[in-house]
Amino acid sequence: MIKNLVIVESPAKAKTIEKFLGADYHVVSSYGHIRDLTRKQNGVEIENGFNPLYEVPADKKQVVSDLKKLSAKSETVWLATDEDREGEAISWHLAEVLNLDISKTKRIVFNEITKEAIVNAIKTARRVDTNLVYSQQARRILDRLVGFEISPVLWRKVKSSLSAGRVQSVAVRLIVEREREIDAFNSESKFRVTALFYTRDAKKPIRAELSEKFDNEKDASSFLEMCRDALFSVSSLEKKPVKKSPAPPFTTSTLQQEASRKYRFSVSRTMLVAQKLYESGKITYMRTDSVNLSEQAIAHAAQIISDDFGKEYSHPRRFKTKSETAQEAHEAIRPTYFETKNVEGSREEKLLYDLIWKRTVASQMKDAALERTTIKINVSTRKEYFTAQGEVIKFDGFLKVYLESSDDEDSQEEDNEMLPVVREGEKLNMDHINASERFSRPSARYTEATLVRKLEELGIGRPSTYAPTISTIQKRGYVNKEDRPGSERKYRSLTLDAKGKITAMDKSENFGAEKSKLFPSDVAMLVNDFLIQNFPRILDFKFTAAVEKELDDIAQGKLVWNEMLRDFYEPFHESVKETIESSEKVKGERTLGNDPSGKLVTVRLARFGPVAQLTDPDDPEAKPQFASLRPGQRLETITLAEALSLFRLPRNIGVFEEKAVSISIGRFGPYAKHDNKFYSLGKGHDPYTVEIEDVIGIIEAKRKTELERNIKSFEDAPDIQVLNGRWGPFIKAGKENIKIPKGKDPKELTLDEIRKLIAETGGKKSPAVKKSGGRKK
DNA sequence: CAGTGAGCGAGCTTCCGCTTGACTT
Repeated sequence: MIKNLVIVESPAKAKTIEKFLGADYHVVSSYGHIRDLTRKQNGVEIENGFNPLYEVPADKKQVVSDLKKLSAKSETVWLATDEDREGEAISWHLAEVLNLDISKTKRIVFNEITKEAIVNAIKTARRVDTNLVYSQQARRILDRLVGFEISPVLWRKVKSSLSAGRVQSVAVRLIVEREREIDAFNSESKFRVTALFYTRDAKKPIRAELSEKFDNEKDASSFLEMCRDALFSVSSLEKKPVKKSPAPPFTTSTLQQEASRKYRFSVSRTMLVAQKLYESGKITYMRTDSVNLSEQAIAHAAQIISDDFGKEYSHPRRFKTKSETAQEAHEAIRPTYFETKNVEGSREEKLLYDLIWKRTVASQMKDAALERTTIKINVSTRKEYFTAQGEVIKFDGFLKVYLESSDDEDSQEEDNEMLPVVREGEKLNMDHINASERFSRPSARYTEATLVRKLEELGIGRPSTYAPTISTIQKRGYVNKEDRPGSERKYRSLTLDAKGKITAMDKSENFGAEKSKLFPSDVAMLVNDFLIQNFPRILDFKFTAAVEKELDDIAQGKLVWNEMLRDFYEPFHESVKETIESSEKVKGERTLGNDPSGKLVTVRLARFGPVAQLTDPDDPEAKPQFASLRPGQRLETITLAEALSLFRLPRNIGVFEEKAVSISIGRFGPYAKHDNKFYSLGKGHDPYTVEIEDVIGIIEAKRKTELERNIKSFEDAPDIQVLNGRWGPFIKAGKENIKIPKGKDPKELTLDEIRKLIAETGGKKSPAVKKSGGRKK
């Protein structure tokens, strides 16, 4: 017999709580939800008042049967799932599935894992809140109806296996609209004027920027002309105290953003590493929307800060969440023990823990006090003036441990260098003035982390779904995370030096380079337009917020759950029916023009992706020619010239050793094909212009490296070889590749030494990083 | 690894939110 059985959602939580509760309590976990809607009939009997059909999924059968056995021999069962809509529903499903006796079942909640909170929860036990459960049920059914009614429409009208949903479709919409915004953006340039001055006695320079920017080179140039004989003087001097406050402790979303900015972690990597830290008891729960810290944590932080930095640095703070949809079932993400400053584990675990520690501790520290000095510098011959800004830290406060990063990748570091002491009216010596052409930039493409932030702002998705949503829209082929090289751009730069000489120069810069940004596919654009056209309500950024409002009303007993569903479903289902009946198949076809011989050039979405097509209008029977669009090319924006160049490949460029050599572009870039062998052209050669001589060189070079590939082999052990690979020599033993220790000549290796190396490294498999390259099949 | 594209039809795909391992490369 068990006196008290406590059921929580997470096994790590169960372990922690068991320690607080003592011998009379047995704590176990449900591993999240234990039941879900069935897949048949979409899991909902619509005609029967939206009656849900639940089943225990295969991977939960074991958990449920274990819990059944335990609960049957327990005196009291305490349902201690999370204090939110989903947690309440899990408790209800547990009560149903385990057949719990109401009189022996108690619902308890605590949103921080401290002994005090748990003891208090037990004192204030209650029953399962049915209205909150109805609210979850309505949420679940609505999502099922939206997803399982719209997705099949996409299969019929666009492409098989696509998907739509309340969350993912809006995520895709954000990315599509951002891409179009960038397409439509017209960059304008202005001349920004910066200058370097010196005071008469000081060695320290003053960097200043002009109050105005000039529209064109002529105006910039005439300004510089007039500066030639101008006098520069300090017209005003202003000192202002400025305060900086620390950011609140981490939530899931802010942790994902910061880890992305500071360490370039993907959101799924961040969650994986955080999970490890949580499971080993280093941090609190990592899926949370709360910025709350327990009173105990606040007190501990104050203690650590006073000990480490001095009492004057401590400033206990209680943060309030700004989000209206936050459910705050957990604390913010924080270190379990502040005295643990470093953790054992992988490099990534160390980094992430360090970030969490610093962020949390900084949030409990005093504001930083700065003094900002602004100097205005007059130009005697012009009305424009220069300003220079400097900052001095008077009290560093929280800056001692942590400063949040900014999303703006190339924001110029704020000029917070110290300024020399100047007085009003003082004359300054001009060292040089530069006017450089600067271009305006469109909004930045989303990264995984900035997309999460946007979704959170819109109240769409939950901490547990941010990472999975991002992987879903990539898996469906709507979005690709890509790097783009950017391109060269010329700009003008005029400089006036101290001797009065003006030099004009053409300079160039790289712009538009992208790293790990989310790009929409052609399918995403077509699906998005189709959905906005036919299901505008679902795609509305405010749809989720409106649903949340109604779910709140259900939770408060002000609205009946299936009436809410009926009001939503009737018009929704109408639009599904209407779309199936009246809407055309989406092909995204565009006619670009004609090729020199008069053939019609079109692009469209075909079975294997976007293609360009050449059709002979005089001979409709002739088979059209096809060519796939290259990565980065899009149906919407491809030009006639770009489409035509796709048909220039494959190119037969000649014969080598009596076999034809042809050039084409494959998944891994341009390649030459000769005698059924493939040779990558690499970056140095343009597939449209490369000649036979170059290709022969490439073929011969590859043959040579293949000859040199085999460094050593052994008669006694045919599956062991020493080879020359892409990254230098290595040992190949069967299917395993083994590194050669530094300082060892690969030619000198003996079989015994190799066997020893195999024994040392064997069994320790390095987890390979999954990478998907290019266009998905 | 390096290439597909007609049209028909069968059979499949799909949602969001709560949790961890168990799989392979």
